[in-house]
Amino acid sequence: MSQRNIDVSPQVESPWVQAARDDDHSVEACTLMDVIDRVSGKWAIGIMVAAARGPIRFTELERAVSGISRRMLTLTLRNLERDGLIRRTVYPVVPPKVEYTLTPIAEDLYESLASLTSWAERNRVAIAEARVEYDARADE
Amino acid sequence: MSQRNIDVSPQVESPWVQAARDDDHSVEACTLMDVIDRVSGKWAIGIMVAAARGPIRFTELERAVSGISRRMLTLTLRNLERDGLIRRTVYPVVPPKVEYTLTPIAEDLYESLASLTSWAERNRVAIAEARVEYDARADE
DNA sequence: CTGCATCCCTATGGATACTG
DNA sequence: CAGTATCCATAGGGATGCAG
Repeated sequence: MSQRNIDVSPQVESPWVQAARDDDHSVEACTLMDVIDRVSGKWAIGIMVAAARGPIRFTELERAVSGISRRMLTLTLRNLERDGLIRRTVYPVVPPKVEYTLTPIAEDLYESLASLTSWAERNRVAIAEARVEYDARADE
Repeated sequence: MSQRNIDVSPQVESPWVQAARDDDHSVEACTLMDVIDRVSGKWAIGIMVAAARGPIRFTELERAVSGISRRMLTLTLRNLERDGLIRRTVYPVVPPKVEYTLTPIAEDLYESLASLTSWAERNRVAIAEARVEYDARADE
């Protein structure tokens, strides 16, 4: 389900600008939401970062992503695998051995995420201050 | 609560690379999670897109962001305001008039989000195919 | 080792009546 | 108009026992 079939105009200067001009918020907003949903949730990012260094096994992930439960690790891995972000390789040995690897598009995704990290770093202070100020006004 | 106080090293090439080198997943992962959390949730992006065109009033937002409830609109606006992404201006008139405007850092944020939109567009097909294939294997 | 099944609890979000 | 307060449904996620 959810195959939206979006036809985006060839040259985009900036999503906001485009949205403002086209009077079509939903297109950009939905595209964005799709990818955000993919990396939101408490664990997806942690898992991808842990897997970025190369093939990693289930139990190693469990240790690398601190605080994750076995259930959530499995669930998140399945979702990532379903979206084609993680490849799961089973070695038919005993005891079982399974390796998880990032796919190329996952690495590409993370490159894109880098600009968000950059934004967060640039504005960390401003955000912290905004919060303090907001809370101060709310508290009294 | 949650004032992490993160000290990030000055020059970052790529989050993955850094994570792989520093053996410190948590820093990048957390920074990323912070900003993701800020724009995740069902409504934040829709509201920001709607507000991108200029000052917008509460009721206008309610109409612009289709499907949102009054409660969630209020809550999401408060969060965005607290993080310094939206400025709330009250005009002391009757009936009340309140305008919401994006702050500069919110516009900057959206510029950064653009690369995610781009990624989603580049890989929409690949993801759809991955899902079909995954579901096919799971179904039988 | 890997990971599914179960139980349970909490946070998120929907609907809507009420107020300054 | 611009919210707040309240009630309720559901999904996300924690803990953990069991199995291939």
